[in-house]
Amino acid sequence: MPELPEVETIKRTLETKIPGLSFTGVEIFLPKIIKNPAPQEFSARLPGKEIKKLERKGKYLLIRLSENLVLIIHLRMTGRLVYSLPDTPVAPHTHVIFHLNNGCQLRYGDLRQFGQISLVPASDLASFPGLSSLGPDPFDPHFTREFFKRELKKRRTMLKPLLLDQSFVSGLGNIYADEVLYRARLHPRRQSHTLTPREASCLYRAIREVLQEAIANRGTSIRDYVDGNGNEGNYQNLLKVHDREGEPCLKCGRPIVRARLGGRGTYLCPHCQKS
DNA sequence: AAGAAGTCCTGGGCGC
DNA sequence: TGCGCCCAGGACTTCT
Repeated sequence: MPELPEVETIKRTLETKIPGLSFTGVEIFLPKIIKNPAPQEFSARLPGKEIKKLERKGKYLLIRLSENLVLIIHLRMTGRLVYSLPDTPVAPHTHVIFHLNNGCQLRYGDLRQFGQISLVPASDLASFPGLSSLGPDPFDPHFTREFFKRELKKRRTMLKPLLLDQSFVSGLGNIYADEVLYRARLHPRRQSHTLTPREASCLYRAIREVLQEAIANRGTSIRDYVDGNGNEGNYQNLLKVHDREGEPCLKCGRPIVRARLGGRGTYLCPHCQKS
């Protein structure tokens, strides 16, 4: 599941390969992946556009193009974006192939077909659904500890769903929300407005530390994730609670428990994470 | 109006 | 053995 660290890693790997290149064409095998404009217009508009730079906003990957256009890519759960040599066998579930003017390709694959790709004028970014309502990036200078504490008090909901709410803070998904709460020693069901200043600070620090470490380890490959070169990350070996049901807590030795919260599988240590 | 629930999708795992 | 049910989950839509 590409969350912030995975999208950041894809961005960094593609950054060394594709800026300066231009699109020569695009093959769309599954039209519904192209959200807007309509697939036909999408493939008509893209050729000739040069890749200027890559950006990440939350879990969105933005590819800035010439003529003030932006390619917006969201990988959702199983999306992959891999820079490939033309003679590499096409992986199963490849839905879109972007052809580049150096003969190489950018391939979009997505087993569950939830991901979406759009091509919009840069001036439309601010009103683009999802992007426009995005909360601050955890590494944005505006995302200060004081800001976080203020926002936390405004909400009345459980911590886990709150961390997953992209309009609250952008970039966390199911894996890192579990890891963050474990590091902060806070129970996922804890109500956000009941946190003491000390606990809120701890949560703030945990968000940045966990994401930082995950980026340093090139993301988490539990099922599908690979970076822009097709390589797996390493953070799945460093997870402390997620996907570790029944295994001993690294602090207290008691078994990690899997609960269901807000319709999502949630891993925690009930002993170390107090309600 | 904010929060909760339903929706999309497919391969793998499990139960009978 | 083999079929088929159900689950995973990000973010948008719909409901309360």
